[in-house]
Amino acid sequence: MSILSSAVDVLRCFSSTRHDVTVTDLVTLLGMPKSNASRLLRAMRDEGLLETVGESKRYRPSLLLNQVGHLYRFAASLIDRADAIVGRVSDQIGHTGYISVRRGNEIVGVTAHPGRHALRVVTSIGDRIPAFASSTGRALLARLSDEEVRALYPAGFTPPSATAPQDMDELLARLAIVRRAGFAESHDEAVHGVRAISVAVGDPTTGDEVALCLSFPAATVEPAERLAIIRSLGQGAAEIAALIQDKRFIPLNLSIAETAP
Amino acid sequence: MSILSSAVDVLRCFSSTRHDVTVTDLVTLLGMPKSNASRLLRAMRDEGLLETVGESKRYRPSLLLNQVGHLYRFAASLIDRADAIVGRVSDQIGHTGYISVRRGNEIVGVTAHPGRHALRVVTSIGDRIPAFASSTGRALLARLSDEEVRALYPAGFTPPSATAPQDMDELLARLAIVRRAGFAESHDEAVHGVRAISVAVGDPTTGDEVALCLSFPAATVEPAERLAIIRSLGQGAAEIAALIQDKRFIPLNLSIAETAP
DNA sequence: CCTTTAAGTTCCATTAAATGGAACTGAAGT
DNA sequence: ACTTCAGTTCCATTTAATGGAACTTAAAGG
Repeated sequence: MSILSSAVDVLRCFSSTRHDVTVTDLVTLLGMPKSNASRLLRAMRDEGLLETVGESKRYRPSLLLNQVGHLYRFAASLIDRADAIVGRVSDQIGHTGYISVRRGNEIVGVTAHPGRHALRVVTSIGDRIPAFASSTGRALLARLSDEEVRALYPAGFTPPSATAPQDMDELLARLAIVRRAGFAESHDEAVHGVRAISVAVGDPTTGDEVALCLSFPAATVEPAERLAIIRSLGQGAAEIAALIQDKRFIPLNLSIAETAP
Repeated sequence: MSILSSAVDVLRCFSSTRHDVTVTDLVTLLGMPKSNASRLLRAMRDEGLLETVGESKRYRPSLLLNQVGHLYRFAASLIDRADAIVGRVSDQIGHTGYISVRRGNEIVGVTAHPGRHALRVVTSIGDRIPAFASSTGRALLARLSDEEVRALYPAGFTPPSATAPQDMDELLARLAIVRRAGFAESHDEAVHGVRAISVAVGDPTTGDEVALCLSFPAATVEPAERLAIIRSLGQGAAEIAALIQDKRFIPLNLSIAETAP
């Protein structure tokens, strides 16, 4: 195996709950000999991928990674555009907004705008959640054909809550609604008491696809405000879709939004 | 040379003006054989460091790098704390705020909060500017001894503008003022018409040091508002310094702020 | 203070991967 | 159909990575 692969394994060890690693962390997490772990961490630091934390033996991601990672949103300029829209809507409504991408059958948050309200939904960038059981996920899955969706779940899936799709048939039925409505909605799925509304848009030239989402406590949002969120997100996404000529974009169908709960 | 070193060279090719690279880019930028460039980019993509842009032969940083890079601010929790303070002050004052770190004799922006005013200072994350010719840089340099500062400039420096320090003696004289005043100030140095005010704080346990900065158009800020900025930044930094027991922190001396222009 | 254990580093022969020149493929323009 | 340029694959050579064990350091226990 290439040292590159080991280096990436090290990077994958970092998470929102593990901000730095030591030689023994690598030995236990990756099962590598400590001689390797020791040299690898030092090499990565010498090359500038990692930094040592003060004088300790702890290693954390470097400023270089921070800067290069920061470029991602510009390299994938769709993300930057979508983030601007979500930021605007989040500011206007006051609830938490974020944008997510799909990797296989999982959804990863990329940027977030915390809401202004005391009771707000907190999202953590970089965490992975199942695509089928979230509004962002279904907004993105709705851009695929039923066959492609089935292919993502060769072994089916286990619903995390009663309001999530319970099986493939229910998922496909809900995706069909998303395709007609132009937005996806969730209620009590990942987090109890939380609703979320998402729309998806994609860039045909790069193949990138993102979901724009607003998430809020179910109890505090009146039907009129819910419609306002749907309208704002839908219009914002439509602007992007027009700009980048996303032919698969599903325009909003407000009459469905009004009848649905 | 290790492939790790080449991979990092590739990452360093990315910048705010180069969001993706091709095989030939690497050949010209790094002078490597194209056989290497081709395999290296593919290997980095296969390992998850890079992504291909759609179906093209262009490579950009990956989502993984975005996520790991994002952790930097939490791993270096001083940055997160400082960012919260600057965000609060920026919101309150309405002008652009950002935080920076020093790498050798250069300053790198890490996070930014754009101001609300129509005429606002725009900062670009990740760009490097000379430490001696910026308020953030001098706030950080003031934490070093004169000998350490001299050691950073073995060959002296070239002032970028008339209001920047013109030579080492002037720089040291201005750092001495920063050490008494507890804040650093710039005017027309990097950008004409722009003033900036910075304070620095450091974490003794990790060795991290950051500068908190507010930057604004010189023409639109009255003396009273300037004092308010200095007070807010100084108090915010003092909170952090107390929390993390930064013994080298320089408390604000408002009487100097009032006499200086 | 000395002992014990854990954590990290260095050494070395073995094994595996990276290198660069050149030949090859494929696509874009003339 | 020809030319040109970008990118990929091949192969023998060179170079680096590997993992076991010995060694050094640092913290915990008596």
